Amino acid sequence: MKLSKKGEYALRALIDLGIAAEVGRPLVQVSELAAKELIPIKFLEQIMQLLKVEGFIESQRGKFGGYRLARSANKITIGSIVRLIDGPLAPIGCVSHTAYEKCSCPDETHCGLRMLMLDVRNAIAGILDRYTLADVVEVTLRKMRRDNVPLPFSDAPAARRSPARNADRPDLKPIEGLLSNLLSDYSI
Amino acid sequence: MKLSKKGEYALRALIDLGIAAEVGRPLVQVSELAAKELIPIKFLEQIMQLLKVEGFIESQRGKFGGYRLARSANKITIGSIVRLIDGPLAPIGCVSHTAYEKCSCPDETHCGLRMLMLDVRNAIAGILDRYTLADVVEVTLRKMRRDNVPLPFSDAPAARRSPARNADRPDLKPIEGLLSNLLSDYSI
DNA sequence: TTTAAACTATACTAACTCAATGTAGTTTTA
DNA sequence: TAAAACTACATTGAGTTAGTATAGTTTAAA
Repeated sequence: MKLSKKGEYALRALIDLGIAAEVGRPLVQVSELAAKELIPIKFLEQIMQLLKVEGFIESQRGKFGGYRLARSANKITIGSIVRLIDGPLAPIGCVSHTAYEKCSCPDETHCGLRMLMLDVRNAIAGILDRYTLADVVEVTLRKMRRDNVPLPFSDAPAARRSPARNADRPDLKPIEGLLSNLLSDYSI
Repeated sequence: MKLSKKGEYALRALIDLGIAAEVGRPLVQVSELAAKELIPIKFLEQIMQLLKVEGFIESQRGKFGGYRLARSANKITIGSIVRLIDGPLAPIGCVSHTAYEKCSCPDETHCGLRMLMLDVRNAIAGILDRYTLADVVEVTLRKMRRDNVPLPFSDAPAARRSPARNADRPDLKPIEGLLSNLLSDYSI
């Protein structure tokens, strides 16, 4: 049930771009991202290329160029990024919503394994399709501010502002988990 | 977030052995399992060997030999099987409970990605460590009986008996999902 | 006591994926 | 005009996956 390094790097880079945007930094260079996250620069360039082609980020070429998010962070779900890099979220093809594939088992309707794995796929998708880059950025920034850690991509400690995190997600069912708790607990 | 073919085959074989036990069949041969599940026989033999070494199953050698579960199906969690074949359930090492590994990111305590992936790992483990082979066997048999499908490993349709499914799991939190619903809904 | 059916052990391998690395550009702007 | 940055594409070494192949050993039924 692994996330690939490529997927991890893509998420880290996008979260960084989200933080940069939140902190008022217009562009971030690949070299800076690579240094901050300890990612081989050529590998990261490859990933950024893919993220650009797929419309997640935009680039500014030339000297003092760099990358920025192509749309607001709350319009980018984590699930869409993971699917792009690592394929379907489902553990096996016969329970994938986005890339169903018939499995070799003789009777799919009476397959207990399939039902179990459908639960797993729904649990994963329930998290990764619910949360956006903006959620992860907010949790990260909030923890850093609480601990008085200097924010990345900004010299001065950024002013506290209230992000429009749930603007476009009207009726979410309550959910358990770390992120959910951290996002609703404003004392953190 | 994939389950390997090897892991899938191991689970299928173990579920079959669980069904066989439930239906009163003492031993099942590898050749029969391979034919039923369309698994290459030499590959399955390899897997059965591993499951035996690890104490999940026992073998009877010689003519008319075969395999059986080494302990009651409700003592074998799905999570333990998946971990054996495919390693930790966690998407990244830094959130694994059974095989923690420090990640390359500069500040683990303020890493939003880590918190998110911890939610994912808990969601997966919450399912795979909660359910046992017995649960999957029961769901499978119940669906087959409801649809009057002939049960595997038995010529006559097996009598309905009440399995001791939750015998050793005293206080489980309620949980959502297909399996949970199917297991509690006795009309299915 | 033979022998077929079954499990056991170990070695090998083709194909694929992962995680980069290398080379050679093009574009932009200070 | 040249440094800094992005772009494109080819290559590669290591590791994993999903099997095959070969040569047994064990057991029980005939």
